[in-house]
Amino acid sequence: MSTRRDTVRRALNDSSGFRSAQDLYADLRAEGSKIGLTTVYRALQALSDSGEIDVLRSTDGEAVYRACVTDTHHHHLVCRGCGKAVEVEGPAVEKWAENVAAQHGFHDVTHTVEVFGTCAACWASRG
Amino acid sequence: MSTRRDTVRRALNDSSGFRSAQDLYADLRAEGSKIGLTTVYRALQALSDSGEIDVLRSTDGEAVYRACVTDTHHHHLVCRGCGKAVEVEGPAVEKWAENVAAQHGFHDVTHTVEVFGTCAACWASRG
DNA sequence: AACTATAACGATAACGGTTGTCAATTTAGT
DNA sequence: ACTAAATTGACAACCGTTATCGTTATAGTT
Repeated sequence: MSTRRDTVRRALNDSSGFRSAQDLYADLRAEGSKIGLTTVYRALQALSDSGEIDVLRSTDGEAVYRACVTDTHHHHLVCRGCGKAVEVEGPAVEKWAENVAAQHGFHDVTHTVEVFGTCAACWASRG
Repeated sequence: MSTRRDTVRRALNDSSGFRSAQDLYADLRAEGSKIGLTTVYRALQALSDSGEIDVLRSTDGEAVYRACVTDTHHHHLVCRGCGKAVEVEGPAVEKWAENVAAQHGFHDVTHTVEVFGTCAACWASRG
């Protein structure tokens, strides 16, 4: 089952960095697929539910998806220019989050960390 | 000028934690104001543009706003239950972000960090 | 291969938060 | 008061997302 889901996963894997559902839909139609937008949304939701991909919201409210290479807890360093994402770990951050939460009496702590910057290539090409 | 803008700012200051535009609109109407939804959006956008308030997106795509007490760089520890937010600093995080970006050749680095948890009060009241 | 039950699919409509439009009202300056 | 400019708010338009529902593909059985 779910050839479509595999198709969407592949499309996401092929592109490093963030893609919106509409982006992926456009990509797939461009390469000749007859997939529907609804199915793209469904596939992304399924993949996200099973933890295979990452979801977050861009500043303008669009949901963006990302395929992660490792399945351990990690964060991302994202290029503002080309959208390429590097997966990074940060024991220091994990610890800090735990500590600061404990200091304020918070339990059951989670956190989100995203680092944005301009990668070497984009930096070179635009001065 | 802009009594409305002050009204919105006050409404946001009165409530600790996150509020959506629609929340604030409901609050203001509830207390008898004849303000319109459009104006609430406009005021929030103006306040956000001038850096007086913080904007971010909830996981379901709604824009949520927050009045910050300090104007130095800081992060937030947010309660999942009541939405109350504590402003926290994290030199360790700042440094980590800088380092990890430098290691990968990234320039012009910014970052977002949000820590979520259940505050002592909410933890006690729900077991 | 034929049949059936079940799941996946996709076009379209509906939904909800946000933004644009524009006439009416308020404000500031004279 | 009078005028020009800015603010306001009702309403419509917009856009990403989700629900609906008839159609199509799949898997299992005979």
